[in-house]
Amino acid sequence: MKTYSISEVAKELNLTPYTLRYYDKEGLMPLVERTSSGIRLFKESDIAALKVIECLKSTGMPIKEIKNFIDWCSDGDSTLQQRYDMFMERKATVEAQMEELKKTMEVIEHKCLYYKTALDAGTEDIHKKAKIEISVTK
Amino acid sequence: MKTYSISEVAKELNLTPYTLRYYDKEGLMPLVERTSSGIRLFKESDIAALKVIECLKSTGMPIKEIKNFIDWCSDGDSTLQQRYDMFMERKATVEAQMEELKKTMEVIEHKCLYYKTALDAGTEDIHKKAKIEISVTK
DNA sequence: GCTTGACTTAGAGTTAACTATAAGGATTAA
DNA sequence: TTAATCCTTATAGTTAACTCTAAGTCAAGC
Repeated sequence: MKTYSISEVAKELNLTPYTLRYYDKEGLMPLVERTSSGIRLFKESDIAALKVIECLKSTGMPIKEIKNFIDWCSDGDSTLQQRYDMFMERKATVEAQMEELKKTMEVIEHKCLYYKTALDAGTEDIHKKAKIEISVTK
Repeated sequence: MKTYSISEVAKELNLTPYTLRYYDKEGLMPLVERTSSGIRLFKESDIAALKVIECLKSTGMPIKEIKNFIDWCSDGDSTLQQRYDMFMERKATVEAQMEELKKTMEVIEHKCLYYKTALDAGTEDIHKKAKIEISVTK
């Protein structure tokens, strides 16, 4: 079975060997095998596990909580409920983040339009004047 | 015109007075008026500006870059192009973040299903066994 | 007059997640 | 055999964005 060195894995995941050793130290990678001389041999399954970790990180989950999950994985079937609950909670978090991003996007798009109009007019005053026009013509 | 104290504004925006003073120090709020004794008087328009700042922050924009934008605002119409470009770039950033979140969501939802199945079966082995079944029955 | 909340400058502390260096050793490929 | 890459422990530095304390002042409301 093909294995990968720490720097190969780092390159693939856009991390550094420092970061991977740091994850290891923090207990995020308990399953990685070693040569007799201690060099890490990453299997595809280890890389897949790291991708899940990166996924959890991208939801804003702190490393210490990710470690809990890794520990639950080692503990076997008795922790299935916790792991299910955790992913359901993550799902809710990501849904909330999506909602937030949508609102952010609305503001940004509004600003894009605002500045497009101002740019076409050559001045930001166009937006202030618009209101005056309305009150005058009303 | 109604004005608000620093702690009223902080409460409204879910920040602290410390944070608002920090923003001020970093040049993010150049327009806030003061009493003769130096106390900040926030207008509705200042709160609106702070909401835009919070919006930019939520896109991951660092405070130093937000300061550039604030400076451009003070510089008037000559910076309209920069400001437009900035918001267009933010738009692209947020779109990319949405794509990322979608991918993240797919992984999370897959994991939810995985653990739901395992939980119903009482063991994670159900997923390993499934593959064996296929190869046996094939 | 006293409390509350505002202000200032200056600087220290916090947190998370890296990121790096030192010092020493082992292994592997050209 | 030499360079590159891996390992360790231990420790220190970095960065961003706060977060707080100290020490002293000021002003409004009860």
